[in-house]
Amino acid sequence: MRKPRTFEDVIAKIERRIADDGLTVGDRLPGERQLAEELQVGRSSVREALRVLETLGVVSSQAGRGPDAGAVLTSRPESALADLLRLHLGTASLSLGEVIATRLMIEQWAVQHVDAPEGLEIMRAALEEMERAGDARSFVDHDVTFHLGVALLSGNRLLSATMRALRQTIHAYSVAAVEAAGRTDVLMADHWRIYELVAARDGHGAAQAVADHLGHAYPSLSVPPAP
Amino acid sequence: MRKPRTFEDVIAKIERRIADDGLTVGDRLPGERQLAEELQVGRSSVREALRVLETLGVVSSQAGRGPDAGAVLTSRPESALADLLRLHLGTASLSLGEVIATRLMIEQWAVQHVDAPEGLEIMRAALEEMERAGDARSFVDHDVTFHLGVALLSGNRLLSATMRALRQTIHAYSVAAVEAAGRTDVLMADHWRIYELVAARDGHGAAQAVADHLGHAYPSLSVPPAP
DNA sequence: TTCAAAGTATGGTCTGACCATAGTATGGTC
DNA sequence: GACCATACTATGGTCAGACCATACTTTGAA
Repeated sequence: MRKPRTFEDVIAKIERRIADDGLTVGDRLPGERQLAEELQVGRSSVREALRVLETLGVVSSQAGRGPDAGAVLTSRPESALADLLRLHLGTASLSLGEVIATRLMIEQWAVQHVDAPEGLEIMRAALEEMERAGDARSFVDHDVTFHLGVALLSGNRLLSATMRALRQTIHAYSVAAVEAAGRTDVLMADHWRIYELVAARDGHGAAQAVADHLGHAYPSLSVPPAP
Repeated sequence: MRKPRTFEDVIAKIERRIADDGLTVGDRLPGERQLAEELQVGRSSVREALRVLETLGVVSSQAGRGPDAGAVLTSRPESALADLLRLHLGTASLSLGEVIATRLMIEQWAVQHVDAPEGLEIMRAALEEMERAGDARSFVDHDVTFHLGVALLSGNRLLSATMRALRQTIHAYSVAAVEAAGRTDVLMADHWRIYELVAARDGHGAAQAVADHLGHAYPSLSVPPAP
């Protein structure tokens, strides 16, 4: 058992303070200097602890003065997830195929476990924007919104955050794929089909439509269909 | 657009160095002092960058001398994911129900997309250990191994890492649930059924068995069955 | 009343020092 | 020559203090 480092103690104590005081998103933590004095540690240890918490999307730091300054509690799990995926793709301890399979899993689950139908409105609005999109980049931007709407259907914030991170990670790849295809009519038809099947509450059909769509969008990756 | 902070530049440069030099797990980064001089920044900025990378499970720092000392590239996405889940559960921006639904999703996907049958051996070994377990804690430990084996079936490292993180997050809750139940016969029967259906390559049946099992394990949470 | 300037609390960064850790080199002892 | 205790040293871990950048707050003059 290794001796915990000072900044790890600080993390634990901040975490504890959050739990004990019932702090929630928007609440402020004491300043770095004050925390250092309260916990009897150096300011650098406090800073490293805050850096970790910031990386994990729990706090957000802001210089200056006033109500918005200092370390404020937030909830940004998706940025942490996106960083995680990007870095592990970089070190080849994760492959694009694994990321896309995960995406398929989430979307199939979401259309079969609709718990927040307001995702449908987002999907609908995104579809209309996609029809109007002039270039691949703009098309993909609204495509991302559409699929985020799909994830939102689940009503599960963990899945929504993961979907955001996944799309952010493969964004450049998606744009390149659309540009290489040179056409969006097949993809648009896929999207409309998904939307309509979800609207009709045909979870099984929508799951199949999602699988078909990802097969079209990433033809080079063999996406296994559900049995 | 905010000005990037120094340590963020350092992260980007380290990331770039990893990509350019084709560094992979086990390779070493230069020391903190050397990196600081090379990048013309203070050592504290280098340290904050390394702290972030360590949080994300990409590097691991070790004091002392020799081949294992310094910042070494690793691949621990699960610890980052576990920290992420724990902290966001703490700030109530995530609920236990969402975590468990995600777990159900992964296990159902894995048993329906078996790509690495060696997970079966792990499941089998874990089952035998569970039979011999004397207390709830030991039972849950091998239960975790069993379900990790399930995730491994998918052959998707992202799903395996997520499962590890999920189980770590709900570990205390699982132990309490088993202790409260006071019996493990129902759970054992569930596990054997899952194992046998997977071994028989009955993905659909196994998915149903997984849903039934989670319903037994977490009776207080309404786990929606697949349609 | 308005607005520009000074004040100030906050994070961001650097420097230099010292401690803790754990291989490595040295040299004595058998 | 083999072995082991000691000193050495490169590495991360921590602290203190200084200074800069930022952005709100206060002050005071027009």
